[in-house]
Amino acid sequence: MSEPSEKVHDDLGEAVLIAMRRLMRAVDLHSKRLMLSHGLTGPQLLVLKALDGGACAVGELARKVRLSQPTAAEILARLQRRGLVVRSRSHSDRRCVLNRLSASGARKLREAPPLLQEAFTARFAGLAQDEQQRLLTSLQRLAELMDAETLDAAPLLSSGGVVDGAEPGVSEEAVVPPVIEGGH
Amino acid sequence: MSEPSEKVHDDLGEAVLIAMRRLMRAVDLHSKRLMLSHGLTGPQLLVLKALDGGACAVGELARKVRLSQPTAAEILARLQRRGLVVRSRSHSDRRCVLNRLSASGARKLREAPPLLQEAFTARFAGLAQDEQQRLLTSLQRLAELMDAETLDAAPLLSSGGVVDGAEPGVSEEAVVPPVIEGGH
DNA sequence: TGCAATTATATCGTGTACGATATATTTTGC
DNA sequence: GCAAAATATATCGTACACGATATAATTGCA
Repeated sequence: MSEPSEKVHDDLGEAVLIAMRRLMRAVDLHSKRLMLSHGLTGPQLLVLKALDGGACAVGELARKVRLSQPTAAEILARLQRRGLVVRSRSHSDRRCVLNRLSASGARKLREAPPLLQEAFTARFAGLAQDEQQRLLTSLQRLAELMDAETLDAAPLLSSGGVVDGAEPGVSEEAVVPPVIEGGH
Repeated sequence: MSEPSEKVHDDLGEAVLIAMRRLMRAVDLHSKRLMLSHGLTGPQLLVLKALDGGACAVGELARKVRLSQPTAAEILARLQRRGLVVRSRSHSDRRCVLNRLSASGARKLREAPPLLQEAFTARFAGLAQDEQQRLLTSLQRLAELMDAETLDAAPLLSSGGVVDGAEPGVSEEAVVPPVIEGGH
């Protein structure tokens, strides 16, 4: 299959940029297929997973899943409209909006993994372990090269895996104060 | 550095999906920075480059740059509004819209590469050749795994591959018939 | 010739993603 | 105690990306 069209010549840099675009598109299509098969896109699934460990504020969640605050807010709003997430203001700090999985959101999340396993993940799992590791390492390497550019002048402090840990820390202000309207 | 990767255990599949998302975001930010630095996003630059070889129709161009027809049309419309691309109907086949670089579009394209070189590409070029090759190969491998999913139910007819190739065949109807309005 | 099938593009709706900026709330400094 | 600074979220505008579908033009076949 080895892509005949991509003239590799000597400019690997450009070839990599193109390959990344292609991969992005494939991931996007994967996400859209996910949406069709069980009603959740990749990012939505990611956000639900992040919320599985306990309620959390918008900004905090954005950092966890490595999205900007507006993007995270948008996805949360969509999930709220579908009743998968419940949002409420913290009463200890009324600036914050706490996001929690609703019962149906939690159910949906439980149903998702097997479906996610179906295609790409299964195929990937079929590769040799060291091949899997190599692909993962390459991705992370490239992401670092790109991020370096992004964080050029940034503090560098950040880090912290997307996985976060357990950290249930639902804290007690998640006691479901008045629910926020979903109006736009 | 090297991603703490808390829970690598055996679920590399999920880790890869996350790493891909991270890379996508980095590429997107790169593109936005490109826009700030010289007014063209990554996809716009890609489209201009594809047009550099000669005029071509929307669908043809979409296949070349591996985008869907609506996406390609959208980007072309944007480029037209900025006067970087000229669109006109072919008079031999009035269904087709031929897209050509305008003078300023061509100029912009000539000015772009050095700027593109600045950050990521330069950093990438600093890696060892075999490292570069390995990263590229990994990306292509992953894209294939993803694409396989996409093309799952596709005809698969072409045993020879989709290829597309160069296909200059601009043919002579690129003689600039009445320009199409840019109205939306 | 004439109408159906095909092909090409355009348009609509949805979703992701961001920066900039507006708004609400807390915290801090005086 | 209260205005200014800091923080958190919401909103707006832009761009990308797609599938579905509408529209226009050509081709093929009866």
